[in-house]
Amino acid sequence: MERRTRVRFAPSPTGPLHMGGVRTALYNYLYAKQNGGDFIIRIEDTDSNRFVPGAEEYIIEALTWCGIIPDEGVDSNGMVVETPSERHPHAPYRQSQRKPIYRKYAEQLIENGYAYYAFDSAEELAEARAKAEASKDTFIYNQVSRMSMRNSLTLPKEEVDRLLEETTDWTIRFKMPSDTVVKMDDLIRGHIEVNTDTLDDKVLWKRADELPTYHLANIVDDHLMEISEVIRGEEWLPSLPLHYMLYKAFGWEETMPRFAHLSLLLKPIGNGKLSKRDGDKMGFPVFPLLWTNSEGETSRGYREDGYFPEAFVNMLAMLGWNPGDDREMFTMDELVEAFSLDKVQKAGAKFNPEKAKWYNREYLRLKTDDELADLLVPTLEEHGINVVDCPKCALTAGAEFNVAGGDLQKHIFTRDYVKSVVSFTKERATFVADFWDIASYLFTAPKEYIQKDVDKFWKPENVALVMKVGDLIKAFDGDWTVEGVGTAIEEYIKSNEWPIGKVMNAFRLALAGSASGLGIADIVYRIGKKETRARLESAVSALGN
RNA sequence: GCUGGGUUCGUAUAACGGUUAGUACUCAAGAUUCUCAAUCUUGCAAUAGGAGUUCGAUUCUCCUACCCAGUACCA
Repeated sequence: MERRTRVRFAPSPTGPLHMGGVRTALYNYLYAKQNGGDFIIRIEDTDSNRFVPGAEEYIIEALTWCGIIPDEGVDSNGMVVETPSERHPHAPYRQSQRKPIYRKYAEQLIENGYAYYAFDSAEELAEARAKAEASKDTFIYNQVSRMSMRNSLTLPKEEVDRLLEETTDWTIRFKMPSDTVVKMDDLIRGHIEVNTDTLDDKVLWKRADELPTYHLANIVDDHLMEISEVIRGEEWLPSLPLHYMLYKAFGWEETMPRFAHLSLLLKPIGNGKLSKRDGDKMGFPVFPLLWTNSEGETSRGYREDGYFPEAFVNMLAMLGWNPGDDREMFTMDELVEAFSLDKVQKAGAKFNPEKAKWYNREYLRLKTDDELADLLVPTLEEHGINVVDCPKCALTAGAEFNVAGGDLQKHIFTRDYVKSVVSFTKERATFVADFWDIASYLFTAPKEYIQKDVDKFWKPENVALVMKVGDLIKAFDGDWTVEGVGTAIEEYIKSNEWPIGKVMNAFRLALAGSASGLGIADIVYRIGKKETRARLESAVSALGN
């Protein structure tokens, strides 16, 4: 049977999308694209009590950031589609807006004997549960207990009709058959069998808000939207038998989608699934984007923490899936090509924040100097640094550029200067924000000196030698290049048989505020003669000689 | 508790029933460098336990242990 591949990601807007949710969406997307099919977004908002404003927008924005773009369900403005069109034939894609659809399906089940009306109030059910718990038992609404509850199977017809008419807190429950083995197949886990005696009579539809529960809405919409594969989280595995039974009850077995249940993302240390708290506690984001809740509390996001979406997606893809070989770096297109459900791991994957950083470092190195310069400019501006594309315009504004393209006194730099800085420092950075920590002193003089290094290197005998090297630079008339400056300094120190390590470290301390950091020649070349002189003098006046 | 799912170095994972059980991250040491980082080299480190099937089990079966999920008029 030829069937178009159509998969869906169906989040409920009860809060920000968790990174585990992003992974589920990603695997759906990869599967759809690999098979030339459709990736659909459907919003499962059948629980009005748990609706969180902004959550739906967050989900779409997060997926867009990751490059997971739906074919159907969301329009090009990032809005969930409400009215049918050629591209979105199954609109609306919000279950709350599909409300009128579900009731008739629930009643069809009743007519065919697969479901029944239940009139037990929430209080009665709670009481039954409490009672069972008191006798160390668990109350389950099933084939046995249903006969002692208030429902259309136990009440006389007139009473049922009266209650349906006069009350509004009844529900429609699935009538789970007894002692039937449900035989299921999962694309990841293989064959699974469950006896219906262990299952309960799930509520499918609620009269109170006239809304279906997840189970009914899910099956009806997947059927109506012609979903071919359902790829979802492992938390749904226990309800798979019910879903199989529902397809059977509706007579939709022929077009029932195939199922794949993904393992969960686990916390880095200890046991249990990854939760919002872990991120706060261990210092990494669990959400793709920054989220602010109604109390004004924020949760970190990968985007705001400086991760590249490519790195985030690549990292997520490799959590619980592998291509079958040693490759680790994948673009989205390469993932589409390589992905396969049977390489998805059955066991839960512990998330490793270190690996996430490693991925970002790798992707940062893959960026061109131009891209990195563009990304760095805003950070520089926050620190009061001006970057000009056009050196001449800046000159008229009063800048006096050195050879490298910087005016350290006026804090104006050419874009080429920024480019050259990222070019030779990018192998030291994990995030774009790291550049400031690594190279701030190529833009502005150090504001303080690390005391430990001062104690170790800023000694009178070293300072005297540093000043002599300073004089050498002042009088330097060779090629003003990194190599030229570097060779001159080293040869000068070596020919005088001075302790090169001590001199260089003290020199760096004066220029950068720390004994460790970039190469002396790299610094001197960029800041220029004038600034080098100025920093030596500042160091002497601040630290003495 | 019950039902279902799961279990290879610390982490992510590889290995037609036959390998000295491989790779990456992390960590450690060495090389390199004026320092730090990067880089390169080397190293540490695993089949949960027990039966069985088999000439041979990480791989198949069963039992135990542990972990996870579900057990709602939530998804």
